[in-house]
Amino acid sequence: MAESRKHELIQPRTLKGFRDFQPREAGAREELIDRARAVFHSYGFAPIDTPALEYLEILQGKGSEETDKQMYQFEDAGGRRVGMRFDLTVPLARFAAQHIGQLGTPLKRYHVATVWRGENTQRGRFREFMQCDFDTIGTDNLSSDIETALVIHDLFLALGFEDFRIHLNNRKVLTGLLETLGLAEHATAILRALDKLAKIGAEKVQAEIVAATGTEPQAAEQVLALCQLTGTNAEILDAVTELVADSETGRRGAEELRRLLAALDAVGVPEARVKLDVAIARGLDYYTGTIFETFLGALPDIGSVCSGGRYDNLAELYTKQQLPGIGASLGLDRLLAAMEELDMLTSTETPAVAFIPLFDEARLHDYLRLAAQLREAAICVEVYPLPKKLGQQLKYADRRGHRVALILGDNEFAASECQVKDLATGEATAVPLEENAASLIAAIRGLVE
RNA sequence: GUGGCUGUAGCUCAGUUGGUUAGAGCACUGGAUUGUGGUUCCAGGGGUCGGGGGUUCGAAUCCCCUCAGCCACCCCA
Repeated sequence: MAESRKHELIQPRTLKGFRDFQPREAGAREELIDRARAVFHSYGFAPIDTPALEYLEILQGKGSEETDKQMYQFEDAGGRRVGMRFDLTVPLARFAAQHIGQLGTPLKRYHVATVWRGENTQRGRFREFMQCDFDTIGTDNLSSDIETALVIHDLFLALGFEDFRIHLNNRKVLTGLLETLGLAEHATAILRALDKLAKIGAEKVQAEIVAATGTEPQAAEQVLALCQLTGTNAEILDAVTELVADSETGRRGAEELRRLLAALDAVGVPEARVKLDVAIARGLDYYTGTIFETFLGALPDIGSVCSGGRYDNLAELYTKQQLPGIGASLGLDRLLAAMEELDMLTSTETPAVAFIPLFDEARLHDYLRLAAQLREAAICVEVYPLPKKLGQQLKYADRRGHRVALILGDNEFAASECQVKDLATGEATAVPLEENAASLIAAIRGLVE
């Protein structure tokens, strides 16, 4: 040992914004993804994957100036300019342009993968993080918008949330209003200001709009009026419809919202979980119709945990084929943080419910054979790898979160039975050992459920 | 990228106006008549005080740089 310490030790550390996941955290994340995946599958969304690295020209200038600056890029060993994906939307656009001919439309896919952004870190904001997107592309029919909302609704139920609210808006409403006010060209700046409404208040937003666009305060006030409507969804919808009556685009937006709300109601989504909210804008300016943001009732401050919307033309930079679509992104990191805070994570350090102490090393083959039988019955089981004292092995099993220990020593083998010990209560019951281990399997299942 | 705050054992922190071998709790490892854990008792391992440089007789304590974390702006998942 002393020999090996002669060299300088390298300080183990991770890059800014990059992090390790310990078993508990990684387990929680995988469980979350598993549940989301089950919901996607239930609607017929199929998985895809794309490379982490793309030709730089594919990624550059696609998100915004900001994402260009934040993109990790370099020259590979073959002299190619490459970039690491900073979201899953741009790769999807490239993917669709390249393969839509074979796949046909509409294409429903989901994509859970790591993305990278070299931006400044903050709590809940990292340089390497995972996105979980699902999209329906190749159709502009409103039924896809409806389905997207239903998927979002089911996602949160599947994750164990009861108290959440999907905020709905339609970009056409605001666009329509801005058209009638002659402010269409300032849409982006105004949206950006509106996004801060909840944070900085109406007065400051109005001031920011006036400052950014040089428009009259009255016009800014009208924009704000649209965003500050209160009441039931039906009341807000009526008021919105009236405010945008002069604009063809605005009227269509209001109509789409009306149909969307009606459909969700018809399917049985509780009104309390849906909120017509004309103030949500999403920073991104590529959305053109329906917009979603989702907030947790218990933790509204962490922001939207599932956002998305409709876009007119996903892949126009890569193909002449018009590909409208709609999709949303589940905020895995935020959700994980929220679930941690709300104590909703059940993940333990071990995925194995059962634990077999290596009590008598001479019996290793028996232990391994038994473990194999349990695994065949879909019971995850770990055999301790060294013959320590039983007490120490049980301590290990307890710490790791195993639910049941199967104790098998000379006495048990002689009596042809197995001690099934519930690690939560400490109670042990003797179960007969059989050729097919049926009683044992039943006993473990009985304890675990 | 800009501004502010922070950084002592795996974790949470103590370390007085700079002064001798840097501490505690929890965790970890081993033990308490060698077949039963989560309680107790005993012992032990583990820190060049984030890293580097400077001031000083002497620095965890003061200064500079750097790295990392947190907060705000920005933007967003």
